[in-house]
Amino acid sequence: MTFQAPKGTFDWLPPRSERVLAVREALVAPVRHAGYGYIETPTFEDTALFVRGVGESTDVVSKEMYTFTDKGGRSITLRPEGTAPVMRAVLQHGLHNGQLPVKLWYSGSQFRYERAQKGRYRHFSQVGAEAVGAEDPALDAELILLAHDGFTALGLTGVRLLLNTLGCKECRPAYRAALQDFLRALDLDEATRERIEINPLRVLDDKRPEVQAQLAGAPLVVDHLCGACKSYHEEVRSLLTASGIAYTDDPRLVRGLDYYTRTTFEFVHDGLGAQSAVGGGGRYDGLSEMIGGPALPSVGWALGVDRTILAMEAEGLLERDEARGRVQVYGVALGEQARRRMFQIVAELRRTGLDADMSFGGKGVKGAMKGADRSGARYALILGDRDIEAGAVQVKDLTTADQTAVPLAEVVEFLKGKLS
RNA sequence: GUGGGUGUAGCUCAGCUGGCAGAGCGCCAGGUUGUGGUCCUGGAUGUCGUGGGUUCAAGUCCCAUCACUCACCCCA
Repeated sequence: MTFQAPKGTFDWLPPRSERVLAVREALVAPVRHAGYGYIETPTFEDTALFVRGVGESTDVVSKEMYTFTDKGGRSITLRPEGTAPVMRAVLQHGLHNGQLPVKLWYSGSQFRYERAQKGRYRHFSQVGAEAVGAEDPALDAELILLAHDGFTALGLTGVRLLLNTLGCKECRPAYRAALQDFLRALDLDEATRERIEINPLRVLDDKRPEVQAQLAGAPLVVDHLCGACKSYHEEVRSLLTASGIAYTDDPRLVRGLDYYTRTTFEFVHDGLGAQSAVGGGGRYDGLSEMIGGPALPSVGWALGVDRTILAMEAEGLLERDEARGRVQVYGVALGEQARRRMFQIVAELRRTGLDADMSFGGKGVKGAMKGADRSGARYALILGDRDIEAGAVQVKDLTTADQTAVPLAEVVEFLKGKLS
């Protein structure tokens, strides 16, 4: 009996796994250049942080959390999202007592107990950015712009931006009531009827055609915004337009976490299957207060690393790098004495900054040469007893098959000259 | 939680109305006793997901179960 990865999880394997690192780095590069500082929080938190922050009425909290009791009797939850933990850390350490906004970025695993499907897993990787403690449409626009730049830097052309506003605590209650009145009159299943009472905005997001058909005349947030929300949203839109960022107004765009207010947005890609969001976020002016802090209007986003890679694969952006070699030089040693010598040469090559590997496992020349070929190395070093006697190592250019003897003492310098 | 599809070699899969478990790729070895990528030859690897049932006979039919997968729900 062998083991397999737990249900709903998967492994990234070479060579594709290299992309995980590269994508993560590319997605956060723009925020790192925009004054955002790195924050690392624990993988797990007190369960209550998510219950109060993300909201009891959300599916994430009500049925998707990995919650357990630790040996000290505390209720612990593996983080299902990154924003509440970041806000918790800001409040705990008083980061908001300095100049605002506090700009932070993070990268890490998230956990949600869901039924897996393409692009949706129980363990997934996100990068995120948050700007805490400032109410300024330019901050919303900045974050959207930075996420857009990350996707663009990866060569993605099929990422679309959907934009909406959810109003604030002044105007949302009236809208919510109007929407509930409308929804209650519809013919819906029981689960959806319950949702009307708990979180009516989410009903707008329902994908089922029989539901969508009934939603045609539903009241929209845009028509119920207060003056402040309206002008705020207009400013975000005009800043985006002025920056050349294309977006689609989607008055039905709703997010699944309770803390969102005003600006909400989602980056979607059509090559992913049903889980089309590669990133999403928005403003969460009330979160700090929900978890016991002062008023700290904030905005942020999270981008899915795994989904971004799926999007890149859908656009055919990854194939060309697949064959890229792992190392530049590969050692083939024949016999014990040569093996020891090769071990030293390879170590020295690495110290000078070259990527080098050698044959392990006692293979014959043929097998070792095969290993050299597969390593993607430009040069193979062949060393046997008679080479050691002659004081030279055979350096073979694997692209041309030319082979020359180079004195042992000079081989590192020789390769350095050829390769760097 | 609900529904559909699929489980056969390391990988991708073929296997008809039940009748000796296969191919391609990969892996290993040899051709070439010190030379890869091409070519030729040979080789290894399977409780046919698991358990039960029908049958002279089950990879194939039936039931159950597990896993994977896609979709709903939800979201990155």
